[in-house]
Amino acid sequence: MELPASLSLLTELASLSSAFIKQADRKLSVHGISFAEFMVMHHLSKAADLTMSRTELADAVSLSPSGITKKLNPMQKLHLVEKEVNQRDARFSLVKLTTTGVEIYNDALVSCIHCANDLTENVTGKQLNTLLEIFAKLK
Amino acid sequence: MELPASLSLLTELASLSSAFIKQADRKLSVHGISFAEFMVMHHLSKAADLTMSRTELADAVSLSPSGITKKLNPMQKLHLVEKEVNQRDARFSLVKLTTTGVEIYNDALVSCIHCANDLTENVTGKQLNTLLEIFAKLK
DNA sequence: CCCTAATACTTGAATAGTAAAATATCTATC
DNA sequence: GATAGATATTTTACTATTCAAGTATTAGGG
Repeated sequence: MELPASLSLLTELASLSSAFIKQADRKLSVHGISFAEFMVMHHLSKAADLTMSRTELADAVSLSPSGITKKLNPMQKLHLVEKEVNQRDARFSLVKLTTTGVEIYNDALVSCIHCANDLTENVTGKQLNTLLEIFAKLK
Repeated sequence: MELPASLSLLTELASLSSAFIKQADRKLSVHGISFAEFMVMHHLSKAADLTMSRTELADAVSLSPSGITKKLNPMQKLHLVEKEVNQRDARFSLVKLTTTGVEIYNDALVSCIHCANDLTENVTGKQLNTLLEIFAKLK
Protein backbone atom coordinates (compact mmCIF):
# COMPACT_ATOMS: atom_id res chain seq x y z
CA MET A 1 0.00 0.00 0.00
CA GLU A 2 1.76 3.09 -1.30
CA LEU A 3 0.96 6.27 0.62
CA PRO A 4 1.24 9.66 -1.10
CA ALA A 5 4.19 11.97 -0.47
CA SER A 6 1.81 14.70 0.71
CA LEU A 7 0.76 12.53 3.66
CA SER A 8 4.38 11.73 4.50
CA LEU A 9 5.07 15.44 4.46
CA LEU A 10 2.27 16.09 6.93
CA THR A 11 3.36 13.35 9.32
CA GLU A 12 7.07 14.18 9.08
CA LEU A 13 6.39 17.88 9.53
CA ALA A 14 4.44 17.16 12.71
CA SER A 15 7.08 14.93 14.21
CA LEU A 16 10.04 17.11 13.20
CA SER A 17 8.52 20.26 14.58
CA SER A 18 7.59 18.56 17.84
CA ALA A 19 11.18 17.40 18.27
CA PHE A 20 12.67 20.76 17.27
CA ILE A 21 10.43 22.74 19.61
CA LYS A 22 11.29 20.46 22.53
CA GLN A 23 14.97 20.97 21.82
CA ALA A 24 14.54 24.74 21.61
CA ASP A 25 12.54 24.73 24.85
CA ARG A 26 15.41 23.02 26.63
CA LYS A 27 17.96 25.51 25.31
CA LEU A 28 15.80 28.51 26.13
CA SER A 29 14.99 27.37 29.66
CA VAL A 30 18.23 28.95 30.93
CA HIS A 31 16.75 32.32 29.96
CA GLY A 32 13.54 31.51 31.84
CA ILE A 33 11.38 31.49 28.72
CA SER A 34 9.66 28.89 26.55
CA PHE A 35 9.98 28.67 22.78
CA ALA A 36 6.42 30.00 22.50
CA GLU A 37 7.38 33.06 24.55
CA PHE A 38 10.49 33.47 22.45
CA MET A 39 8.29 33.49 19.34
CA VAL A 40 6.10 36.23 20.83
CA MET A 41 9.17 38.37 21.50
CA HIS A 42 10.63 37.48 18.10
CA HIS A 43 7.60 38.88 16.27
CA LEU A 44 7.45 41.97 18.49
CA SER A 45 11.16 42.62 17.97
CA LYS A 46 10.61 42.86 14.22
CA ALA A 47 7.56 45.13 14.47
CA ALA A 48 7.64 48.91 14.08
CA ASP A 49 8.14 50.54 17.50
CA LEU A 50 8.33 46.99 18.94
CA THR A 51 4.53 47.08 19.02
CA MET A 52 1.76 44.91 17.58
CA SER A 53 -1.97 44.50 18.09
CA ARG A 54 -3.01 41.44 20.04
CA THR A 55 -4.80 39.91 17.08
CA GLU A 56 -1.82 40.36 14.75
CA LEU A 57 0.34 38.76 17.39
CA ALA A 58 -2.12 35.93 17.98
CA ASP A 59 -2.13 35.16 14.24
CA ALA A 60 1.63 35.35 14.03
CA VAL A 61 2.11 32.76 16.78
CA SER A 62 -0.96 30.66 15.88
CA LEU A 63 -2.81 31.23 19.13
CA SER A 64 -6.53 31.73 19.74
CA PRO A 65 -7.76 35.04 21.21
CA SER A 66 -7.95 33.52 24.66
CA GLY A 67 -4.63 31.80 24.12
CA ILE A 68 -2.80 35.07 23.51
CA THR A 69 -4.36 36.62 26.62
CA LYS A 70 -3.16 33.72 28.74
CA LYS A 71 0.28 33.73 27.24
CA LEU A 72 0.81 37.48 27.65
CA ASN A 73 -0.43 37.77 31.26
CA PRO A 74 2.61 36.18 32.89
CA MET A 75 4.91 37.98 30.43
CA GLN A 76 3.45 41.30 31.58
CA LYS A 77 4.02 40.36 35.21
CA LEU A 78 7.67 39.70 34.36
CA HIS A 79 7.76 43.08 32.55
CA LEU A 80 8.81 41.49 29.27
CA VAL A 81 5.92 43.13 27.45
CA GLU A 82 3.47 45.90 28.29
CA LYS A 83 -0.07 46.60 27.25
CA GLU A 84 -1.06 49.92 25.71
CA VAL A 85 -4.66 50.82 25.09
CA ASN A 86 -5.44 52.29 21.70
CA GLN A 87 -6.66 55.86 22.24
CA ARG A 88 -9.05 55.84 19.31
CA ASP A 89 -10.72 52.57 20.17
CA ALA A 90 -10.47 51.20 23.68
CA ARG A 91 -11.38 47.70 22.53
CA PHE A 92 -8.07 47.30 20.79
CA SER A 93 -5.01 46.93 22.86
CA LEU A 94 -1.45 46.97 21.72
CA VAL A 95 1.45 44.94 23.01
CA LYS A 96 4.94 46.36 23.21
CA LEU A 97 8.24 44.68 23.93
CA THR A 98 9.80 46.46 26.92
CA THR A 99 13.47 47.37 27.33
CA THR A 100 13.81 44.39 29.65
CA GLY A 101 12.07 42.28 27.01
CA VAL A 102 14.53 43.40 24.33
CA GLU A 103 17.46 42.45 26.55
CA ILE A 104 16.11 39.01 27.35
CA TYR A 105 15.15 38.48 23.72
CA ASN A 106 18.63 39.34 22.48
CA ASP A 107 20.19 36.90 24.92
CA ALA A 108 17.68 34.21 24.02
CA LEU A 109 18.20 34.87 20.32
CA VAL A 110 21.84 33.85 20.60
CA SER A 111 20.84 30.55 22.24
CA CYS A 112 18.09 29.97 19.75
CA ILE A 113 20.33 30.55 16.75
CA HIS A 114 22.86 28.17 18.27
CA CYS A 115 20.10 25.60 18.71
CA ALA A 116 18.82 26.11 15.14
CA ASN A 117 22.35 25.66 13.79
CA ASP A 118 22.73 22.41 15.73
CA LEU A 119 19.41 21.10 14.47
CA THR A 120 20.31 21.83 10.85
CA GLU A 121 23.96 20.80 10.93
CA ASN A 122 23.41 17.95 8.47
CA VAL A 123 21.97 20.09 5.70
CA THR A 124 23.81 22.58 3.49
CA GLY A 125 23.02 26.28 3.29
CA LYS A 126 21.67 25.73 -0.19
CA GLN A 127 19.31 23.01 1.01
CA LEU A 128 18.13 25.29 3.81
CA ASN A 129 17.24 27.96 1.30
CA THR A 130 15.46 25.42 -0.87
CA LEU A 131 13.41 24.36 2.14
CA LEU A 132 12.48 27.94 2.95
CA GLU A 133 11.43 28.62 -0.63
CA ILE A 134 9.14 25.61 -0.71
CA PHE A 135 7.78 26.43 2.77
CA ALA A 136 6.76 29.83 1.43
CA LYS A 137 4.47 28.06 -1.04
CA LEU A 138 2.85 25.95 1.64
CA LYS A 139 1.26 28.83 3.48
CA MET B 1 20.17 42.67 11.41
CA GLU B 2 20.34 39.56 9.26
CA LEU B 3 19.07 36.41 10.92
CA PRO B 4 20.41 33.02 9.83
CA ALA B 5 18.36 30.71 7.61
CA SER B 6 18.53 27.99 10.28
CA LEU B 7 16.51 30.19 12.65
CA SER B 8 13.98 30.97 9.95
CA LEU B 9 13.64 27.26 9.35
CA LEU B 10 12.91 26.64 13.02
CA THR B 11 10.29 29.39 13.26
CA GLU B 12 8.64 28.54 9.92
CA LEU B 13 8.58 24.86 10.76
CA ALA B 14 6.83 25.61 14.03
CA SER B 15 4.19 27.83 12.49
CA LEU B 16 3.57 25.63 9.45
CA SER B 17 3.13 22.50 11.48
CA SER B 18 0.80 24.23 13.90
CA ALA B 19 -1.39 25.38 11.00
CA PHE B 20 -1.28 22.00 9.25
CA ILE B 21 -2.18 20.05 12.38
CA LYS B 22 -5.12 22.35 13.08
CA GLN B 23 -6.36 21.82 9.54
CA ALA B 24 -5.98 18.04 9.84
CA ASP B 25 -7.79 18.08 13.19
CA ARG B 26 -10.76 19.79 11.58
CA LYS B 27 -10.89 17.28 8.73
CA LEU B 28 -10.54 14.28 11.03
CA SER B 29 -13.19 15.44 13.49
CA VAL B 30 -15.91 13.86 11.32
CA HIS B 31 -14.33 10.49 12.14
CA GLY B 32 -14.36 11.31 15.84
CA ILE B 33 -10.58 11.32 16.18
CA SER B 34 -7.85 13.92 16.55
CA PHE B 35 -4.73 14.15 14.39
CA ALA B 36 -2.72 12.83 17.35
CA GLU B 37 -4.97 9.76 17.56
CA PHE B 38 -4.69 9.34 13.81
CA MET B 39 -0.90 9.33 14.17
CA VAL B 40 -1.10 6.61 16.82
CA MET B 41 -3.20 4.45 14.51
CA HIS B 42 -0.97 5.32 11.54
CA HIS B 43 2.11 3.96 13.27
CA LEU B 44 0.30 0.87 14.52
CA SER B 45 -1.10 0.19 11.05
CA LYS B 46 2.42 -0.05 9.65
CA ALA B 47 3.74 -2.29 12.44
CA ALA B 48 4.08 -6.07 12.21
CA ASP B 49 0.88 -7.73 13.46
CA LEU B 50 -0.50 -4.16 14.03
CA THR B 51 1.33 -4.23 17.34
CA MET B 52 3.96 -2.04 19.01
CA SER B 53 5.38 -1.61 22.48
CA ARG B 54 4.17 1.45 24.36
CA THR B 55 7.62 3.01 24.44
CA GLU B 56 8.16 2.55 20.69
CA LEU B 57 4.78 4.13 20.12
CA ALA B 58 5.48 6.98 22.54
CA ASP B 59 8.71 7.75 20.68
CA ALA B 60 7.02 7.55 17.31
CA VAL B 61 4.39 10.13 18.25
CA SER B 62 6.68 12.24 20.46
CA LEU B 63 4.80 11.70 23.69
CA SER B 64 6.11 11.21 27.22
CA PRO B 65 5.45 7.90 29.04
CA SER B 66 2.52 9.42 30.89
CA GLY B 67 1.34 11.12 27.72
CA ILE B 68 1.02 7.83 25.86
CA THR B 69 -0.87 6.25 28.78
CA LYS B 70 -3.36 9.10 28.85
CA LYS B 71 -3.79 9.12 25.10
CA LEU B 72 -4.35 5.37 24.83
CA ASN B 73 -6.85 5.06 27.71
CA PRO B 74 -9.79 6.64 25.88
CA MET B 75 -8.80 4.84 22.66
CA GLN B 76 -9.03 1.52 24.50
CA LYS B 77 -12.47 2.43 25.83
CA LEU B 78 -13.55 3.07 22.24
CA HIS B 79 -12.01 -0.29 21.27
CA LEU B 80 -9.70 1.31 18.71
CA VAL B 81 -6.67 -0.31 20.33
CA GLU B 82 -6.16 -3.07 22.89
CA LYS B 83 -3.49 -3.75 25.44
CA GLU B 84 -1.63 -7.04 25.57
CA VAL B 85 0.71 -7.90 28.39
CA ASN B 86 4.07 -9.38 27.44
CA GLN B 87 4.24 -12.92 28.87
CA ARG B 88 7.98 -12.87 29.47
CA ASP B 89 8.04 -9.56 31.28
CA ALA B 90 4.85 -8.21 32.81
CA ARG B 91 6.28 -4.69 32.96
CA PHE B 92 6.14 -4.36 29.20
CA SER B 93 2.82 -4.02 27.53
CA LEU B 94 2.00 -4.09 23.87
CA VAL B 95 -0.59 -2.08 22.00
CA LYS B 96 -2.50 -3.54 19.07
CA LEU B 97 -4.78 -1.86 16.57
CA THR B 98 -8.14 -3.66 16.71
CA THR B 99 -10.33 -4.60 13.74
CA THR B 100 -12.53 -1.62 14.59
CA GLY B 101 -9.39 0.50 14.76
CA VAL B 102 -8.29 -0.63 11.31
CA GLU B 103 -11.68 0.30 9.86
CA ILE B 104 -11.73 3.75 11.43
CA TYR B 105 -8.10 4.29 10.44
CA ASN B 106 -8.76 3.43 6.81
CA ASP B 107 -11.69 5.85 6.66
CA ALA B 108 -9.67 8.56 8.39
CA LEU B 109 -6.71 7.87 6.08
CA VAL B 110 -8.78 8.89 3.06
CA SER B 111 -9.69 12.20 4.71
CA CYS B 112 -6.16 12.78 5.86
CA ILE B 113 -4.69 12.17 2.40
CA HIS B 114 -7.26 14.56 0.98
CA CYS B 115 -6.26 17.14 3.56
CA ALA B 116 -2.54 16.62 2.88
CA ASN B 117 -3.13 17.06 -0.85
CA ASP B 118 -4.99 20.32 -0.23
CA LEU B 119 -2.23 21.63 1.99
CA THR B 120 0.44 20.86 -0.59
CA GLU B 121 -1.46 21.89 -3.71
CA ASN B 122 0.96 24.72 -4.49
CA VAL B 123 4.06 22.56 -4.62
CA THR B 124 5.03 20.06 -7.30
CA GLY B 125 5.58 16.37 -6.71
CA LYS B 126 9.27 16.90 -7.27
CA GLN B 127 9.44 19.63 -4.66
CA LEU B 128 7.58 17.39 -2.24
CA ASN B 129 10.20 14.70 -2.68
CA THR B 130 12.98 17.23 -2.26
CA LEU B 131 11.40 18.31 1.03
CA LEU B 132 11.16 14.73 2.25
CA GLU B 133 14.78 14.04 1.35
CA ILE B 134 16.00 17.07 3.28
CA PHE B 135 13.68 16.26 6.20
CA ALA B 136 15.34 12.86 6.44
CA LYS B 137 18.64 14.63 7.15
CA LEU B 138 17.16 16.76 9.88
CA LYS B 139 16.36 13.88 12.22
C1' DC C 1 16.87 -16.89 48.45
C1' DC C 2 16.51 -11.86 49.71
C1' DC C 3 17.47 -7.17 49.09
C1' DT C 4 18.82 -3.47 46.15
C1' DA C 5 18.56 -1.35 41.91
C1' DA C 6 16.72 -0.87 37.41
C1' DT C 7 12.82 -0.74 34.29
C1' DA C 8 7.96 0.09 32.54
C1' DC C 9 4.09 2.05 33.44
C1' DT C 10 0.42 4.92 35.99
C1' DT C 11 -1.30 8.59 38.87
C1' DG C 12 -1.58 13.32 40.72
C1' DA C 13 -0.55 18.11 40.44
C1' DA C 14 0.51 21.73 37.52
C1' DT C 15 0.77 24.17 32.95
C1' DA C 16 -0.90 25.44 28.34
C1' DG C 17 -4.17 25.60 25.10
C1' DT C 18 -9.16 25.75 23.07
C1' DA C 19 -14.17 26.92 22.51
C1' DA C 20 -17.96 29.26 24.09
C1' DA C 21 -20.05 32.60 27.08
C1' DA C 22 -19.46 37.04 29.22
C1' DT C 23 -17.76 41.81 29.14
C1' DA C 24 -16.58 46.16 27.26
C1' DT C 25 -16.46 49.30 23.68
C1' DC C 26 -17.60 51.23 19.37
C1' DT C 27 -20.71 51.94 14.91
C1' DA C 28 -24.63 52.96 12.62
C1' DT C 29 -29.42 53.51 12.09
C1' DC C 30 -33.75 55.26 13.45
C1' DG D 1 -28.77 60.54 21.14
C1' DA D 2 -30.86 55.65 22.28
C1' DT D 3 -30.31 51.24 20.96
C1' DA D 4 -29.16 47.04 18.17
C1' DG D 5 -25.44 44.88 16.37
C1' DA D 6 -20.48 44.30 15.58
C1' DT D 7 -15.82 43.80 17.36
C1' DA D 8 -11.84 42.96 20.72
C1' DT D 9 -10.75 40.94 24.72
C1' DT D 10 -11.30 38.15 28.96
C1' DT D 11 -13.19 34.52 31.81
C1' DT D 12 -14.88 29.88 32.54
C1' DA D 13 -14.94 25.12 31.83
C1' DC D 14 -12.73 21.61 29.62
C1' DT D 15 -9.00 18.86 27.19
C1' DA D 16 -4.22 17.67 26.51
C1' DT D 17 0.26 17.35 28.01
C1' DT D 18 4.34 17.16 31.16
C1' DC D 19 7.07 16.28 35.35
C1' DA D 20 7.62 14.02 39.52
C1' DA D 21 6.17 10.68 42.70
C1' DG D 22 4.28 6.16 43.26
C1' DT D 23 3.46 1.16 41.90
C1' DA D 24 4.61 -3.19 39.92
C1' DT D 25 7.79 -6.26 38.07
C1' DT D 26 12.20 -8.12 36.93
C1' DA D 27 17.43 -8.71 37.36
C1' DG D 28 21.52 -9.33 39.82
C1' DG D 29 24.80 -9.62 43.75
C1' DG D 30 25.53 -11.06 48.50
